[in-house]
Amino acid sequence: MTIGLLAERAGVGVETIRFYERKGLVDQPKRPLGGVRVYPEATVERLEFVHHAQEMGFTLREIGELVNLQADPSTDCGELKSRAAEKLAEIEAKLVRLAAIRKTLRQLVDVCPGEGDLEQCSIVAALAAPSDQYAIPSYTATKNATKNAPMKSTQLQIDGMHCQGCAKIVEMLLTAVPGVKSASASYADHGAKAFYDPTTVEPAALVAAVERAGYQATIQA
Amino acid sequence: MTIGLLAERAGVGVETIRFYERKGLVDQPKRPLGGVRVYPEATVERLEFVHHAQEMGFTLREIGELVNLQADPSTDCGELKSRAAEKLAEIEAKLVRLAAIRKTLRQLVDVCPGEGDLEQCSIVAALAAPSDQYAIPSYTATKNATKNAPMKSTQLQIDGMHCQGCAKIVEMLLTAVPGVKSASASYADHGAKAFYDPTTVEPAALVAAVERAGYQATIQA
DNA sequence: CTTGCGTCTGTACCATAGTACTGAAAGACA
DNA sequence: TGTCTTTCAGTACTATGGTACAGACGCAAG
Repeated sequence: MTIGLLAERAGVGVETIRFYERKGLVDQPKRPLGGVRVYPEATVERLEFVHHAQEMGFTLREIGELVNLQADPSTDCGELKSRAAEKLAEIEAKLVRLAAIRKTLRQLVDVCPGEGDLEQCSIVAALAAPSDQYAIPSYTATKNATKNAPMKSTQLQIDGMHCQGCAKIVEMLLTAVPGVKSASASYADHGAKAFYDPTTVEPAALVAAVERAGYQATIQA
Repeated sequence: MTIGLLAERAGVGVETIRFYERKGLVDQPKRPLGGVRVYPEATVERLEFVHHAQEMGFTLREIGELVNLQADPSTDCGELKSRAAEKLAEIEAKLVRLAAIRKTLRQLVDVCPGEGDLEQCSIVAALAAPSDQYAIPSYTATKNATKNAPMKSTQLQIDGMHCQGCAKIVEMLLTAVPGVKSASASYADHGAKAFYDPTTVEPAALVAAVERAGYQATIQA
């Protein structure tokens, strides 16, 4: 099978295959006559593997690592599983971020009257606003509270979290309390920590917010 | 205000500002002494606008268009609104796609034993499979028409539940919506069902209630 | 014998969002 | 006066996932 045929079979471009070869995603084929690449049947499957992995959100670099893992006979299945789990966590983080964006954007669209002067437009106002009341949790989920107000932090013990996703929910619940600047929760530690303005937030309000969702919260310090 | 000071005030790099200027995101400032850029106070706000818009998922090109719209006095607020609505639709499309990826990835991780030979690894099998039986499995909604009362039931697909505890939370969130008589959620089915009075509850309100807690909800008809 | 197709290597290019660097000019400070 | 910092213009470079093209080679049909 020459490169043109392979490209047609796999539904990709010829240049793409050579590009993948450079990236180590496709094995270098034998080249008997005049240096022309001759591929085995299995390469079609390899290209499909790459395509599926791309659909799952893996980058080409990561797919290259997956391919190398597969080629190594000493690789345990658990290694693959942990790669998939990592990617899953990454996807979840993106989902959380996008859901927050959607929420804000929806608010913006709902509130805007849709006609009239730009001076009155709530969208312009919101985007130009110096405060980050519309702020979106960042990709790495680290929200820095550099407000001049004296912030306080409280550690909570949280019971009832079943997974890392529950921890994320607890984080969001805490962050949603007015006056709370940032919050983090850990499934492993059965705990959460909130940074907030003590003049507007009572620690009991944090407990109440978490418990409304069915978790048990206890103030630790 | 020179460029270094502006960069510090806005929390961006000096090069970034010059880059934005080339892209038309920042107005060309006056340059009285020796060609040095001297910025008015308003440019800080402009940079914040750019930053906020980026957080909303707008690309720099789109932000440039927003900036031009703002500068044009004949622009109607509705134009801005439609841009925001477009972006919202885009974000929702991304969410749908990521939710599908998450679903498949979660299945892959759940099914994989996590140890043993690669030959038996379900992840390898799934990614190498020529058909995409693992890609985006369709959820078969259980249609149920309750006709005996003024009550209505709606089936929701819920993405983002990690455990049975998450399902309980979803139940509570749905039950808490005024007008909802009862609700059930199943982690295994990635779904939830609510019984409610259609004269007081809109199905969209159910979706909103669930999504406020960070899950993705879709009405199943 | 010439055209045309497929292939080869190597490099340049698209968008995205910047970052880094070069070499020159100018102001501030000791 | 010498050094330090800032600024300038312009270009190159990062990562991502390819696409496109130049110029050369081989093979086959007309």
